[in-house]
Amino acid sequence: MAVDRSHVLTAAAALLARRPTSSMDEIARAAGIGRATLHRHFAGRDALIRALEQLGIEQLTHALDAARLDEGAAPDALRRLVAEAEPVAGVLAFLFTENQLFEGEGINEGWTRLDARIHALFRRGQEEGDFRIDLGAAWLTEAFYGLIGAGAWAVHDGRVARNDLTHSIAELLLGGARRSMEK
Amino acid sequence: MAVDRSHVLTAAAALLARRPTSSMDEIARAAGIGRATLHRHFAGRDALIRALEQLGIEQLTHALDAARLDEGAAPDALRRLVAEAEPVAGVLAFLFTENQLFEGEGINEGWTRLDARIHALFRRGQEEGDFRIDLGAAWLTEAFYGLIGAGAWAVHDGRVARNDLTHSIAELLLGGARRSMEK
DNA sequence: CCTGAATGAGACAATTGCGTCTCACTCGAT
DNA sequence: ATCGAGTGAGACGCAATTGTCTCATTCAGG
Repeated sequence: MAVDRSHVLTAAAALLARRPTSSMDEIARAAGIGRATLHRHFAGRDALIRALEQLGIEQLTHALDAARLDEGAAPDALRRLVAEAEPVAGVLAFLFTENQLFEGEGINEGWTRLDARIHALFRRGQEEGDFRIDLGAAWLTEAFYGLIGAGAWAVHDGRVARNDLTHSIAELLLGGARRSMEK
Repeated sequence: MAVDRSHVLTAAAALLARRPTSSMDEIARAAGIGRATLHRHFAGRDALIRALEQLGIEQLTHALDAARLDEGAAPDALRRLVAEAEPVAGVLAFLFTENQLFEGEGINEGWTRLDARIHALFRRGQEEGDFRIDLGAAWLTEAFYGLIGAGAWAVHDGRVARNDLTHSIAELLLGGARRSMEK
């Protein structure tokens, strides 16, 4: 009977990512609940978006923890990160594309912290000689988000198999499209 | 005096990409014109989105033509494509993320054609041994769009220098983050 | 079998945005 | 200087959405 808050938010993210102008009613239907119930759990559209942001921060934080970014070689850590972040891709894709959140009040501090951790991973990889230095760590961080998002949509639209997603994202991010000669 | 249609659409794309719920008034202001004038040129919000889609198709088509995807090695062709597509990144980023366009009526045929051409480029690269085959051409196509979009936003938000954008996108797409041993 | 919390459906007013119109103004061309 | 097309500002009614409320129903636990 009790509504699964996380499930509602996930459904909302999936819908809003592809149709940001969806009404509260459409969001409720997508989550399989009534509009009244949706309003009981989230005061309004704004509150829903905030909750979505909060969920994304929590889940990505958890993914970062689970990936143990400081351990082992940077490329392996990145692979773990992609694997851990993939289930959260839907929510992340929405949050990455919709910056409407950040108006007036500055960017949520939580994001700054998460960005910094991912940024640090790429920087470590560069310092240890595993990652190239002609691509800035900031750009690699952005590219990470972009590929996570693109992957989530590609799976959602049936253009990429879910099973391949983690490998596709991680390998493209690490090795690119070009066929490598060595190894 | 005459309103620059292309300029209005570009401004609209830039705004809508980051704030899809923007009102017609906000869009008009962002383009530096009045709401009445906006309505004179585009019958309504739908017409505006359609025009945006049409502009994106035209510009990307032009970019694909200019990049001469069939000539030379696939990696070089991809580099040319990124260079040609980069100025259109803002519009593409919006269209890539907002699939609200395609409801009821199928996906615009123009996109199918463009997708096919990019897809063919990656396939050619794979067949000629320049691109790895463990990543599907469909995924590489999606990744191309995703990185173009991520790049556009990163530049817009000041996280990446515009001058580096083409290089950053093309090199990441081609070679990934990992430092290559050979070469 | 009760009881109560939670839900879905619907009604309701208030708000918001949309599309159209009018009117005064600006600017370029004649 | 005059004319006319194009524009911005604002008003207006209309449709859609929002947020709140009520009420009947459902379901879990005692």
